[in-house]
Amino acid sequence: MLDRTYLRENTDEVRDALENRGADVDLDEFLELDERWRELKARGDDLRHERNQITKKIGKLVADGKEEEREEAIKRSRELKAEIEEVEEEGVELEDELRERILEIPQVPDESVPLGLDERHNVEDRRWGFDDLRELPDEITPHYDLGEDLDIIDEERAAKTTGSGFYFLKGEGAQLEHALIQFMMDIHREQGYVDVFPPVPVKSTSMRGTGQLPKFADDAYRLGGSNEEEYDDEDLWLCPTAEVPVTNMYANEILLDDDLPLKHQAYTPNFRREAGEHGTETRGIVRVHQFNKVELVNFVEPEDSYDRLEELLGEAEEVLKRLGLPYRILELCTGDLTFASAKTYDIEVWAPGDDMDDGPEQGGRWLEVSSASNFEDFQARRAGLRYRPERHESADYLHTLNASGLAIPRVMVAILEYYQNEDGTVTIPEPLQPYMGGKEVIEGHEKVGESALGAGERE
RNA sequence: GCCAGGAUGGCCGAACGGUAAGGCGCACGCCUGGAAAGCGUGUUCCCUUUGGGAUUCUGGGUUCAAAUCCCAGUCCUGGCGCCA
Repeated sequence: MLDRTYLRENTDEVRDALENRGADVDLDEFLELDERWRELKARGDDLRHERNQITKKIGKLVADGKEEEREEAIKRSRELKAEIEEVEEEGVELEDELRERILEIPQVPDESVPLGLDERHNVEDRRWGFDDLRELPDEITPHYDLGEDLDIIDEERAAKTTGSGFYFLKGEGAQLEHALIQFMMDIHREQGYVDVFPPVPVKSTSMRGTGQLPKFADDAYRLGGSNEEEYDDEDLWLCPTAEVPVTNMYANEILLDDDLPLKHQAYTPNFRREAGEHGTETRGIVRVHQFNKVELVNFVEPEDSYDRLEELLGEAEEVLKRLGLPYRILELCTGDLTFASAKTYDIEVWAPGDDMDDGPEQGGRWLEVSSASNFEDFQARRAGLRYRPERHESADYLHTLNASGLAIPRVMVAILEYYQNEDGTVTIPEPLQPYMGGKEVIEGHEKVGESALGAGERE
């Protein structure tokens, strides 16, 4: 959320920012409402002032026993009460309207963010790991086929128990999932992160604090009600990213100067509806309704946030470096920034299994595994996250940042495809082996049930 | 889920229906050779800032006037119940 005074005083800058984002917000109408509200506010304040004077006088008149003057004053006070009600009623309406509307105005991008309409204008900063690639099979089996062959990913049965867009991991697949989580969290612990294991359902107020609501209700899973219905502050949603519970855990608090920078990591399941996304690009476990992710959330002093963003990016990258997975870093352009972000870097891992048009020369495709964003005080203002700067009287909004560290399924896709061997097994990256009980290669499992028999996959 | 008690500033904590004490912390100033102590001022938000308004968990109600009385809700604490 932007500051209202800021909107009044920097109208042109905000207008440009909205334009660059391609945001559909009527700023002029907002400012007109604001102007009207300020008029009413001034009138109401004057009337209340008069009434307060009279009320105070009544107290004295009662004490002095001046019956007649008292009656007169009470009469005037009643009149004022009616007037005030009239003026303030409209004032409150406008105030509510303004409060709602300002929630839909997106963050102003940092000046360093490249201009552009959409993902085509994102800027590639650098690549890592392509100079020294491992030897790959001639034909790389995409993870969804391989996962089925090895019987470590089972989408069909998950469709039966839950629905499409969900999957079972089995045996070595499930083991790999747990291993990745522990591996990542160990790395981030080294980097100074304090673990948090948050509650998975979150209230509407939390979703609003980080910017998922009100605009993106359709992307989330709501508990106990349809997404089309009105929701209120206490209604619950399934965590779409640990950013939501973790950022909001200090909502309406004032942190101590000494607490900052505060770095939390949280492993949670994430739930996303992402309605209507089907096709070759989303086959397998690249885009699913439930996935696990280790999230990094930072709370910092405003002057440190851009330095921290660079460091945060490095902390997330470290996971891919240690796994030896090639990747690239993108700087998102203004049109591709998410609602609350002032600046974002994407980390995209290389998954060589499926050739896509926008993939690298070596074939395969890019998979986004993390977005490192600086939200400046946008979320802090919505969620009421403050700190007290040294030598300063009043509390100030702090800055929040976050990055995935990382999204597990897509890393798993990269491992299954990049570490695939000619014989259809998968080599486990060395640093991960201790987390897999010393196992070095994923060899798969014998399939279960008559369906396997019928398909000739069992005798 | 039931019963009882509670929610006041950054923190602690007072307040017969008459317009929010006091303390702590912090900032600034005075005092001092310097510091401590002491003294003074400030320390929520909003507006058109020598001024004014709002604000005692939230929302309603009674009243000329509500932290205070009434109703509803949220959360916390304790007890009981249920329970992996």
